[in-house]
Amino acid sequence: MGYWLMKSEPDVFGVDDLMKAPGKTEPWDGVRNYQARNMMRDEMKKGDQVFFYHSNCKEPGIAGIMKIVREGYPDHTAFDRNEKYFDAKSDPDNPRWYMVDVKHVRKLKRVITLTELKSHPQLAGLQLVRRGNRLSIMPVSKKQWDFILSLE
DNA sequence: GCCAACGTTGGC
DNA sequence: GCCAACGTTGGC
Repeated sequence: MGYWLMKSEPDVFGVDDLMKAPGKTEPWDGVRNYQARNMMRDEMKKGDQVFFYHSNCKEPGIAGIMKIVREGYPDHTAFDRNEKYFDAKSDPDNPRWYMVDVKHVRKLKRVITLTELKSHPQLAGLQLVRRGNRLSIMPVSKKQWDFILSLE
């Protein structure tokens, strides 16, 4: 089973929004980055666990856990001219962008902040704490996953 | 709001 | 295929 971390801005869509979604499930749409797309399209498997990371906010950090309930499929918001993430270069016959469905598992007892994550040498290899990291989806090793949960 | 870091675009 | 210009991300 795989482990991941996915970022979202809580002002736009946070862990509380996922909790309130029907079936606590939501398509992770709007990703327009090739590396992130490849992971959703090719690597994420049903049942994989995912840290929900809050970015670009007052207290950046890991706020919850979710799981993959549907594997990669075309992100139809790219086809719709009225959508914020419309991309004329993606067409239904040859979709450029993919998404997965995620389901809320639980909130962490507290937000494990980026500052805290950075302070642990055990997490030095985590892409999130690397300088200039901008990837919105990244793999987490089992070791890193367990260590982060032990901080909770 | 600032700005460093990075990905993407497009001219050549 | 190089690389400058531009837009975006995201911490602070």
